[in-house]
Amino acid sequence: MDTKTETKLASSSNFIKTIMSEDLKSGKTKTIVTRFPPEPNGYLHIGHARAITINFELADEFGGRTHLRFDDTNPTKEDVEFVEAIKEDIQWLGFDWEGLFFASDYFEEMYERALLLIRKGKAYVDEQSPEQIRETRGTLTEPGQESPYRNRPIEESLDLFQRMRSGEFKDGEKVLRAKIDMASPNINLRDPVIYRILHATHHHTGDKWCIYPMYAFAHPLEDAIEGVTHSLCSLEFEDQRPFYDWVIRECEMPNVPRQYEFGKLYITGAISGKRHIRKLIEDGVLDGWDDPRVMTISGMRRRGFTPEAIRAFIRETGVSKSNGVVDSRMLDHFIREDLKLKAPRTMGVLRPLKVVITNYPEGQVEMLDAEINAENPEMGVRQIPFSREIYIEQDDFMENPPPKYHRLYPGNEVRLKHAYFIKCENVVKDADGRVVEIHCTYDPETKSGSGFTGRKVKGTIHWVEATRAVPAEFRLYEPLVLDGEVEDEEADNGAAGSRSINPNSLEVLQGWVEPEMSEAKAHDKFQFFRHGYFNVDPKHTTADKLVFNRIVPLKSSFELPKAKG
RNA sequence: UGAGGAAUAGCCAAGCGGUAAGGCAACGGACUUUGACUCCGUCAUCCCUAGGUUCGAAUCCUAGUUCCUCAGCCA
Repeated sequence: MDTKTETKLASSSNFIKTIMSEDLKSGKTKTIVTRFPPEPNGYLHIGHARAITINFELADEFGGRTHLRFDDTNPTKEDVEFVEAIKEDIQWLGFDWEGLFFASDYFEEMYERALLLIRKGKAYVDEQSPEQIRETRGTLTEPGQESPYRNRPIEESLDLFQRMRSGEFKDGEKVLRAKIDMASPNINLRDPVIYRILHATHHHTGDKWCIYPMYAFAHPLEDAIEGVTHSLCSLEFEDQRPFYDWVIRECEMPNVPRQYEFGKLYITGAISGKRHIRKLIEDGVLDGWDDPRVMTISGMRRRGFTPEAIRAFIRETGVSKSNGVVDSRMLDHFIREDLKLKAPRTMGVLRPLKVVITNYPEGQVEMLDAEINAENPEMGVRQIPFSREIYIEQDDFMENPPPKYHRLYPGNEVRLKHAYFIKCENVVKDADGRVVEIHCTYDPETKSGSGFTGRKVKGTIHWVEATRAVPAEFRLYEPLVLDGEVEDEEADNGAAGSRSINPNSLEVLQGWVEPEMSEAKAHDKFQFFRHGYFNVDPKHTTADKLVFNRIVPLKSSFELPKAKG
């Protein structure tokens, strides 16, 4: 982390930071301990990246620590496959956890705490069906009704719960419920189920258990067992906090963690929801969970986003108690800022137009010096070939240009970046009248670096020498969702296709790049002059085919008119 | 109509009784061998509304308004 970043971090403030420093000051806690508790049931996305960054950076700022804990209390939905992927993603983001835990390692202790609850008369085994339990829970405005098993003898619940563990009953036959208040205005306190029977093989504990604790019961215990001080989660868990505190208190946990909730932050045009992505993969829109258009960590990595940029973005957008939607251009900004000094500059022509420089000697090739990054001179200089034939961008030539167009057009002179001034003398068209080639002349006196000051040109365009150019594929991405619409994430129950998917979210182009790009490797990042930042795609790039993902385009205050010359 | 939350610029977001930080976006201008970058400037007399307390209110009080979350043996 550089000094500038640290200054920013220290100067920005949020309510959790305030709470933490007060807790430290009052002596309520000596060390800040946070945790990132993913369920290993899918891939991490930008929302997780935010939770990770918030937890790790907050603890780090106060000299505390952060645990990585897999919240694996539901064997029917989880898999080891995801634990390794999740660990990789966290490390790629740049964080190291102090302590790797599994909620399933606490099953024995959780079971003991449940027994304690029963003995205290604070929990009972209910034999109602799931339907009955739902029907008697009441509604938002009406109280629930007590289960007929609610006041059964403690000994009976104790016996039944132990037999639930030993496998005597089938899934769904019985549950353990906390005994609180069926008339509570907070539905979470109407005798919530805390243990259910699940005859399933757990990826971590195998067949040792056939009863599993529910999240609401397990989570506070996990936090308490690990000595977590500040348990951060999102806003929708606010209603759960009274039960969280109830569990800690009634289970007589010596450590008392506190839960704090913060708002989610959506990004315009982004998609990260599991169901939604799965549907788009099935529909053939996306090529996998790491498709560069999708906001999974692996997708962002393949796209070429950097951990530094993602972290800076998260830091700058902040943490608050309200949900929000941030413009995706803010993320773009931090990508550009991070890559500005890191990415080598190079030239690539995405939509080629052949240019013949008629007064340049045939067969001659000269090598020109080109800075690798003018904003970071330490990166040095490369050599690029120049000859009679080059490719330029189709957009950089117009036969009938609009006003203020200062690129190439008949009779106009422009500068070729790192090379010479060229002047358009003639236009070659095919039978349909389309421009297929243009003829120019160059002025040897105007060579870059020669100190020529005789005259000025308004435009500088990029190019690639035609005979030594390396073919390359460019993949240009646009937001998956149109008009700044925001993904409804988990709410999209199968109706994932209801939002309008941008039909032009991917554009594939075949063009040319500089010769030395043939050595580029997966994940190398470049700025193609006047285009934007690109990442060498790790999935489609092969020994003889280069594929570049556009990470983010350069900003532009110039709009090309629709009608082309 | 129950409970719990949130409302500060187009978008994030500080602010915690002393007179509205910062970032993104936008818009001017300078510079420019990237129509980029950089630099300079503009961008809330006002903080959901209405009252009240106070010398002084985005901050305190009262009454409203709008939005979000909750009725899985998911997390």
